[in-house]
Amino acid sequence: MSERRVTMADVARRAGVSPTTASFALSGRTDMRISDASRKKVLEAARELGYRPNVTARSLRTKSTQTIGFVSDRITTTPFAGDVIRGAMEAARERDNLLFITEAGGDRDAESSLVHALLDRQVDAVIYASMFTRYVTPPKELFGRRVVLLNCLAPGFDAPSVVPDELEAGRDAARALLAAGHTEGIWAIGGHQAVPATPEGIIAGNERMRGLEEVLREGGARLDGVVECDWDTRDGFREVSALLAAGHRPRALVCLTDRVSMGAYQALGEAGLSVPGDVSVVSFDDQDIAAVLRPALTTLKLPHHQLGRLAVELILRRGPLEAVVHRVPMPLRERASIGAPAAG
Amino acid sequence: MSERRVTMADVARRAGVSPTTASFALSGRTDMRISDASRKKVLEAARELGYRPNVTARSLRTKSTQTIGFVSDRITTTPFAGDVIRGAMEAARERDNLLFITEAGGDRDAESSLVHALLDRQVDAVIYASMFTRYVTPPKELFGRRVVLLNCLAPGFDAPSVVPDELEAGRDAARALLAAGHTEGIWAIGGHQAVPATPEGIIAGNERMRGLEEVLREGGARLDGVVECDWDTRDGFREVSALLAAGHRPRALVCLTDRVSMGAYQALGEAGLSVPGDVSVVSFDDQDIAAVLRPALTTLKLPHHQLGRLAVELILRRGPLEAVVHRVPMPLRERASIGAPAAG
DNA sequence: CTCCGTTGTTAAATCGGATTAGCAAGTTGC
DNA sequence: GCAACTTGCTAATCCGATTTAACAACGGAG
Repeated sequence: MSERRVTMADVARRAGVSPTTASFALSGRTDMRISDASRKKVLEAARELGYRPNVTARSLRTKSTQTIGFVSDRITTTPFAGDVIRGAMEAARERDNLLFITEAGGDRDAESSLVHALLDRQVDAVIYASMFTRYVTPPKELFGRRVVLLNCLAPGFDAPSVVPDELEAGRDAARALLAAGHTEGIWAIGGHQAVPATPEGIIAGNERMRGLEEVLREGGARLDGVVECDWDTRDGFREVSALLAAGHRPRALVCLTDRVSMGAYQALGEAGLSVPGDVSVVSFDDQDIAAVLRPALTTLKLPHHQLGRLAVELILRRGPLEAVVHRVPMPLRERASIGAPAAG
Repeated sequence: MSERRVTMADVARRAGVSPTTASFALSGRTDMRISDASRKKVLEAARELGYRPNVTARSLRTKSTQTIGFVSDRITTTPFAGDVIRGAMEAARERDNLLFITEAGGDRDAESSLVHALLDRQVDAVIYASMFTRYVTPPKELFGRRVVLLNCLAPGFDAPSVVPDELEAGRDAARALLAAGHTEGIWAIGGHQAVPATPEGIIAGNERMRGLEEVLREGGARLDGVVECDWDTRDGFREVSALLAAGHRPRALVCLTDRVSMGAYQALGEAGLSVPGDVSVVSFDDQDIAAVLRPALTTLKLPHHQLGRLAVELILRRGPLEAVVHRVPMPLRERASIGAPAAG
């Protein structure tokens, strides 16, 4: 990419010292004795010439590229992506690291090929990420490497995992409902565990429901029913419409994702029921639509940004990585979809 | 990252030839004469040892890292991000390249710092991207470098731009309305040019409106009015509500983004008007919500994926980059929000 | 039989830094 | 006054490839 860069040799020449001295002066190492005078001359020369070290060259010798690879199944799809990457990137930048972002689209061969491409570039570590919290088996190329699992779990694979605290989120959803006075007429839409077509739900769905039921029970409240459905708007609409058509009159809906909530809103709207006047809704994820639905949706936020940030922070800590599961809290975004229970 | 890699020297040793011969055999160059026997031995040895070249080391000599930097103001926000990056990444992978993804958050200093970090790693080229089509002034560090501008324009900066063909999209929106029989009662929401608070609109908004008005005029149709507003759901709701409250009864709304459309849907719904029975809606962007709104929204898709792909393809073409503006078509996603005009 | 041109291969230099080993000059100790 | 340390710096190597220059071995021409 054009025009010769200033090298360390240039700096040394201008400062009137050897490249060795320049190297030590610039790296600021104290184990090699450099006089203050020399150090100052070198730093001065470097500044004047606008010297910047060639990271590629340095890596060859030091083995550290200050670069992290990020492999995910899919970065597009809504619930994940941008925020995770941004969080990871910010944390990386704070320590002068950069991220290679890649996506394998769920294809095992593509995944292996990408990991190779990353290793060929000598990345210091790899973040292996999934868009949905689930169990994974990382490609064999990653065995024995410095790896952090992001939003996924791999029993038997020796690496830390960073995942949202879904269990506690389920509890918080229940607490929010109890606090508003709801004790009956509560339905969960999109639980108990997701249908096979939605493997994304196997962990998140289970844990959210487990936390929800636990706290409702403790609070003396009852879950009137659980409707299983795919975690999308269409299914949410269909199932809630069916529920209403069957004569049920829920006072509160716990929708397992915002997409399902949006479908629920549509169904309630078409049935002439208002939120939260007739029916309260509490949800999970806090996607973009949550804030712009009318009324705005109260939901438990998936901590994408924190997830990405923590993954990188773990990697950049000195020493070996421990195979621990880190659970990141999902904060409650209180908006306008929960109200007092409608009069019986 | 652990365990010594197999080097070319290892391969040469096993094949019983010099590193030089191994290098030529592996790179498959024909300008240096290597016997078929030697070539075969080397390839065989490489395969047996699972040799993979160290891209970092190679780069030092060849100056080419097979790596592209991607700098954007923000990768999170909805309308952009994921798809662009995915398109760029796919195109890069097809030619054995990888992408450094970075985001400066609109901060000039951060931007410079990121560009430096990229150049320090010897990227072969940089994609300078904006989330909204707009005019930009790239940081001075990029002058004279191999750069492609993505979704932005920088007059005077010697680099190609890749942008959506907003003008033609505006024309297509008009054509879709005309085809359904609309000739009056047409309102544009979110045009003519965006308010100062929404700089994102200055290019997209202008061109969409220009194309729209041009074709409506040619088709003998009339634009009853243009409502300026921010390009978000809240403003869309507010402005369309106000429009209806003022006694207007539009037959068709051209919303300048899907977010505005969503607000329009909410306002129409609360006023008891149906889409497309009472009012047709045509929109721009094709964000995720477009497909799940009820009725599904007919909209002109922002070709994010193609944008990213083309940017990388331009970079990977041999030879210097020409400062040309490449306009990528915005395909019409016909769904269910346009119908015949309501009876007068 | 010598000279010259191919052919196939390798030694050595290079890329831009980091690191190891060693070398002068100045200090201290006795 | 001389050995033993320090201090401050540099020559030489190394990292893992690519690339240039040069060198044997062989065949054909004269």
